[in-house]
Formats: sequence, structure tokens, C-alpha cells
Amino acid sequence: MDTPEWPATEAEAVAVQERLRGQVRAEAPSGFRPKTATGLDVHYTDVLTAAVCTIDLETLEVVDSATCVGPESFPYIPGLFAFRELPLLLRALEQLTTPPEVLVCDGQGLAHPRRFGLACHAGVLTGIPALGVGKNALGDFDPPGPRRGDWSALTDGGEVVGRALRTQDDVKPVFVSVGHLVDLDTATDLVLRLTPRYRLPETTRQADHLARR
DNA sequence: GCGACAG
DNA sequence: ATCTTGTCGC
Repeated sequence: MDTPEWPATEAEAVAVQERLRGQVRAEAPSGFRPKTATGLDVHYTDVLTAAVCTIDLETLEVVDSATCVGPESFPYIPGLFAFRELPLLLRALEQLTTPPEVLVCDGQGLAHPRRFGLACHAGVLTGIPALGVGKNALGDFDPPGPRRGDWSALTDGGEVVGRALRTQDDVKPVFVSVGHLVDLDTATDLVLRLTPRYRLPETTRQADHLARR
């Protein structure tokens, strides 16, 4: 992949988001039936460790993984989160043996103040379908029903930008949004398939585990 | 103006 | 994100 342009200032980063967000496609390719999903996560110590982990959607077993260590590329600023982690994550993705079919990002996609969160950014730069699963939301939502699979709309400025999705009975929901080349129904379905047992997707859990070693 | 703010 | 023990439950 080409080396992405990387901003040095907050204003430049915002400008990059506003220029790239027009490329987001909130629609899955026809016949999109991924057999695997790839989780992305970063662990913070004195340096960053990025881990990516591909999981078989049928067995939920890890079939491929890679890690990458390096410095942060940008300070953490809410709304500009992707600029901190993405360069390292992209390097880790390049080390995978098999090309990812869909990226499951730890954070938001369209559920972002400028509609261009980490999942959109990762999807647009790689051209790979992507979705975001956040542990916390930036927008507004009413609590979904109490059972696994129940969901409610996540909105921002009156616009639906994602879903608050209950992945386990009586457990705090996760926040699902489109990143790129998927629709919200497909994203929701994938997240439920990845969460038969725990609140967070198996992709995120495995990537997190990998990044801590 | 003040506080809140994905990870 | 991270600083941190024990404890309850499957």
C-alpha cells in the first residue's frame, strides 16, 4: 500500500478526515460472505504494540496474526484517535499471510463527530470492508433491551450513525458502526457472530491478548 | 465560558 | 489506554 499522508497538526488531521470521508461506502459488495474477520488492537506502554488477528467466523479460532512495535504517530486527541494507531496497525496488517476479508476495529466508524472514525479510516486506506466496535459511544442513544441481540439507534445531531448493541444478556452494550464497504445490518450480524460468549468480539479479545505479550 | 471527550 | 486484589460464578 502507498504510505498514507500523515498530518503533523490537529488542523491538518481534521482536514484529512474531511477530505477522505467522501470515499466511505456504507454498503457491502454484492455477495459479501466473509469466512474470516480480522481484529485490530493497540496496547500502550512506553511504545505502542499493534496486534492484528484473523479469526475463522465458523470456529472462532485464530487462523493468522501479526504484531508490530513502534512509536506513536500522533498524540491522542478525541476525534483524531486514528492518527495515533493507524500507521502501526497498517504495518501489522501487511505482515498477515492471508489478506483480511473484513476489519473489526476497536473504536468508532461513522459514529464520529466528522463521520470518519478509525474504522472508516482503516477501511478507506486499505480498501477492505471495515466496521467499528466501541466500548463507549460519542453519540446519543436510549438503552437497548436487556437481551443479547437487542439494539437501539446511536445518533449524533439527529442522524443515525450506528447502534448500541447488547451482545450479552444484562451486560453493557457495545457501539457498532459502519467503517467502509459494509452496511449496518451486516456489521451488526458479524458482531453478534463474534460474541457468542463475551461482551467484546472474539477478534478484539484475541488481538488485545496478543498485543499484551 | 465550562465540561465532556473512541483509545 | 493505564494505575490494581480479592472475589464471585460457571
